[in-house]
Amino acid sequence: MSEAPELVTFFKALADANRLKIVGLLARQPYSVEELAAILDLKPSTVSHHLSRLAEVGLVSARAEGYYSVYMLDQSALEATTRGIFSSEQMATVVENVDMDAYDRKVVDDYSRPDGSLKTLPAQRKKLEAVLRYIVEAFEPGTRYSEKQVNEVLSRFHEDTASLRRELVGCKLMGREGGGGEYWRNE
Amino acid sequence: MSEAPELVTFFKALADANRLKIVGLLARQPYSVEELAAILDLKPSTVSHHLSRLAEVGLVSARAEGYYSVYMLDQSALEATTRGIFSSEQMATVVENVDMDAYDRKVVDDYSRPDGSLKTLPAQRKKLEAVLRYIVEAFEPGTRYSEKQVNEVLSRFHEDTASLRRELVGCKLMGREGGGGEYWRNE
DNA sequence: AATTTAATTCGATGAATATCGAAATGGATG
DNA sequence: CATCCATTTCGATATTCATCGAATTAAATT
Repeated sequence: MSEAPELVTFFKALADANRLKIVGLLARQPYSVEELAAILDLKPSTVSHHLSRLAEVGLVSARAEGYYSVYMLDQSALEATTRGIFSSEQMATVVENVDMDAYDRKVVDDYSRPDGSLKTLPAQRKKLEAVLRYIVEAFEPGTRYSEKQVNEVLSRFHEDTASLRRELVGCKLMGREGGGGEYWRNE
Repeated sequence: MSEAPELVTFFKALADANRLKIVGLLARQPYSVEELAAILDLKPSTVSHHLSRLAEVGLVSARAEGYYSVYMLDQSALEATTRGIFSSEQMATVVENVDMDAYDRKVVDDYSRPDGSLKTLPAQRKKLEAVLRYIVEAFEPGTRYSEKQVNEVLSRFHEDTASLRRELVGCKLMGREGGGGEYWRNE
């Protein structure tokens, strides 16, 4: 019946000492705003604000009773949410819109000159591999290249084509046939 | 083996969109600060800050690897904490230092004059009962009082001693013997 | 040892928010 | 229907905190 409450909203709702106390109190019995305010030494308006944040994520609900609106904890919602907090679906949702390839792009960008050539080859393994994954895209999948053609392409990136060739094959980004001249882009 | 991290600290650690994303990413594989910074489009110093807050509550830990310090999620800590979050012990701890009787005291205070007498008798049931719980303490447990003695005591609080007497008995705060004259404080 | 590189710490800044008081709302009561 | 009372809403304020840049630390490679 309701929208999908962002996981972070749920945590924010509980990331306050007084709101946690409210949950703890309501776990024992229902209370009116006025009572909670007295117990927590806060003004009613403040407690009302806290309760509305807890209600936002479905943790508490109010029932009118005489003059008062009596709040109670939704025990089942609490348990249901708790159980699913770190499920793989939740985790997947959280990282849903993150840009996994941003690191590779940043590395390539850091090492590239405006004309697309590389200032140097990264010394760090991890960064070198990021650059190699970028370079290999300059080759067509399913095409066979002679060593000369490979060097031709690689020279656009860096003069040390021999190192690039060796690393590309070493990382299995490219394959090589026999002792000799045939290369291709893997996968 | 470690200190008790306040529950609120745990929630605060997760009450941030970027920290949640970090947890989600580390649930898949370890990452260095630099990589997380690139993926989340944040500066390394910011990511370092987030990681230290997560480490504070034991959710992540770092391992040195070459130049990098590679962070990983402590899956077992995550599950352990999640399981115990809303246990009754946790809830008890949260409300450990709250003043449960503050509401009664506030009501009594609101209705009391400096000399200890009551301005009026509360019309609201809930508040009247708070006042009655206060008044009944003026009687000794285990002692028998005549109606005259009861009125004597009650008159210090309010002139309408008849109503007070009736309500005290009605709420079972005091007991009465037979049709006549004996009263005592209950429990 | 000197240099490079990543991580951390520190100080500052801007945004989010807990809290309050005052005013508005909305039921219940007489 | 007028009043009362608890609650809620609103505007303002003060605090907390996420973020950044600069400076420092730590570690590893040359």
